Amino acid sequence: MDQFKNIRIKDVAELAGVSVATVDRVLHERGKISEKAKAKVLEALEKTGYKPNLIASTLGSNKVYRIAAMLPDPALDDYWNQSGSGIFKATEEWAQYNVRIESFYFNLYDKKSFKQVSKKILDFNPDSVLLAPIQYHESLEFFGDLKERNIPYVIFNTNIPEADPLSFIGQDLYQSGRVGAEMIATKLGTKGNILVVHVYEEKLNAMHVKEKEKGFRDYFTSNNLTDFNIESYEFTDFNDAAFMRELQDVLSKRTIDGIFVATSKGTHLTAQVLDKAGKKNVALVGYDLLKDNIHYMYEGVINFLIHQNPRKQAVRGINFLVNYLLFKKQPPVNDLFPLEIITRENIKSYLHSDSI
Amino acid sequence: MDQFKNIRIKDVAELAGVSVATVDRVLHERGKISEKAKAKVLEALEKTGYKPNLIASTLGSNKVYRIAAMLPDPALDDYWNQSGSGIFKATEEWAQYNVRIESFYFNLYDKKSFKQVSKKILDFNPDSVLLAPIQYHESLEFFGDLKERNIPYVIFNTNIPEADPLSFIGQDLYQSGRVGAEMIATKLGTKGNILVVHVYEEKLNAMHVKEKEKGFRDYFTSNNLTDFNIESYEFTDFNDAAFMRELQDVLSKRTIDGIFVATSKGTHLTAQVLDKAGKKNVALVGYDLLKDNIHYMYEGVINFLIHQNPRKQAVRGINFLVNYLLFKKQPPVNDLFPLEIITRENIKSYLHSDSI
DNA sequence: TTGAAAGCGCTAACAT
DNA sequence: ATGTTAGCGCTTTCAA
Repeated sequence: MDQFKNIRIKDVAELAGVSVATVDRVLHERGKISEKAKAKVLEALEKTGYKPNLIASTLGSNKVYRIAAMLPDPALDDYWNQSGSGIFKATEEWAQYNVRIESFYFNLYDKKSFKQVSKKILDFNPDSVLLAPIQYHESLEFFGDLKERNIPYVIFNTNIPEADPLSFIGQDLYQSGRVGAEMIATKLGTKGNILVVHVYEEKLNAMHVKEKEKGFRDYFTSNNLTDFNIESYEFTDFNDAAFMRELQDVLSKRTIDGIFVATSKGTHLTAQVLDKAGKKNVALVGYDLLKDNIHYMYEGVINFLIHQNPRKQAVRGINFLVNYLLFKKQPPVNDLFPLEIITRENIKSYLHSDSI
Repeated sequence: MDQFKNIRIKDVAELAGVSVATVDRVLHERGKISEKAKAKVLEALEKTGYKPNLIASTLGSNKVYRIAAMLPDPALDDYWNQSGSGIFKATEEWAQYNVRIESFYFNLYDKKSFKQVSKKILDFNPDSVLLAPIQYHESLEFFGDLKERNIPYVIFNTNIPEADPLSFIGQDLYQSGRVGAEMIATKLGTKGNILVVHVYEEKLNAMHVKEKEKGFRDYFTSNNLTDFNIESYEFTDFNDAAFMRELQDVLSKRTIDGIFVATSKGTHLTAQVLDKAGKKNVALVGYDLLKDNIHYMYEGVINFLIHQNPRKQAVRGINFLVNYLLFKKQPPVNDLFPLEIITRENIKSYLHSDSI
């Protein structure tokens, strides 16, 4: 019976021969403690396998934690809308634990906006920040400011090698490209003409997209699938209609068996072109469970989607931050999500489930 | 500033001109209260918009909740081992919140065992139960007992229409079969000879397996894929070696392009046969990320696995129960997990990620 | 550098 | 029928 009793700070204190305050100090690394006392406490902690009681902890410290979430405006882009919904979920979930989450949106295409918003966040003076570092240089600058102020941050969606965050949450892009290739190859068999389509917006995300393409191409070479012909097309016009016209033009001039698009928006734009051209037999592999993509998958235009799970990424990010703030629980440096394959037959199961 | 302050019971009590105990009594409808006092409290409650602080509530009532988890013995089956590991994770996670989870294992193949174990659970007198209702009739009987005692229960893995649980956690089996068919068809193209293999153990799970097969077959008919020939083979011998011998025999006598197996164990047994026979070119679709299945996927014998996520199911089940007991949060009646498709290229991303 | 003690909001045993 | 009060486990003054 007694073995089931939870170890309290008081128990640890008694074992270590100190007061609860001292134990609390070593647990949270606050105040001054003698090495001797610290050693005794650490030993007692170890011996008892003490686990803090979050409930008592949040109740005791009447502290309110403030987290800033910084991401592209969800109203302007369906992909980011899903991240936003994850933030919202997390906001509600942690409200009872005295965690306040404030969202800050920037314009995806406007570097100035990113800068302005990061200023706002610094003024807000949060205890920690979750952000999608879309703008490379501006992000680095912001990271500098945060570090200076000792504000921990978690990044998601896009990784920046020099970012040095508490944690990065996202996917293995190279492998993601390989999965896309595997799907196309499974569908096409042993040969075919494949187009890797790049839409203008990808310039913002150059590295992101390049990694995926690298994985995509490597799949064919590493599997000796030499009868596939793979070409890349970059559409640089910053305009949906122009992109679609150009793509349509390309498609009318050559035989294409499969298309791989590395972004969620590019996916449904491409699908729209294929749909209008009546080319449902072209194997199309793209990204994410956006409304438009779902539509074109139901329509039989898109064959496979790789799910980047923006919503879950956001939720996970907040969870990492909360656990870090409340318990000093260190999140993994990299949390790479599974590369989920969505098809016509399993798509509903993804939409119904609120699995987060 | 003050407007953000949470209303406490104490505030309500003061406003109503009574004590906190009286407020507590009307909040929880316990003890005796005069109509007059009740009215005053109700009014104050209304006026202040009081929201209880669940955290303080669970801390205050030092109640220990007991949850019984009932599932097939994890030591005897790798699939259930994963469920077991989910229970274990949840046990650790909730220990600090005064939730005690006791596991009860029954023998998958022995109906008597199920009955005995359910008796044990009733003796244990838990606050709630999580169970995998493998044995149909025995389960129904058990549900009756639980209801009689007002013990809420959540079921997972296997659904029973008449169960009427707090929540069912699992997958859409019919759709799961369709996904398997889709994968095989994608791989095979427009025609082929397909075997639906049933291993002996499936008799226990007749409904489970039948649903999957129904979905599997329906996929071909609803897509007018009439050039596929689909045959079912039931191996009724309760013995691994015998099953493999029989299957090998079948394979040697006919041309088989694809095989669908509806259980996790059947999957690696079949893979083993194909591997020994050197038939890696047969498209094999099966279930779950078991150690043996992972091995045969790396070996190139298994093409696709559908992930039922037994571990996550178990974790989710406990979470539902805890939230219900502690916070009176009502779980969804049905929580159907996504039908995750595992391939050679994305399998690692599933193994690495600790996404639960 | 340490410890005692007063909360945090709620529950429940004990008075009255 | 109602109120008082001592916890729950942790945090955080304040004193020593």
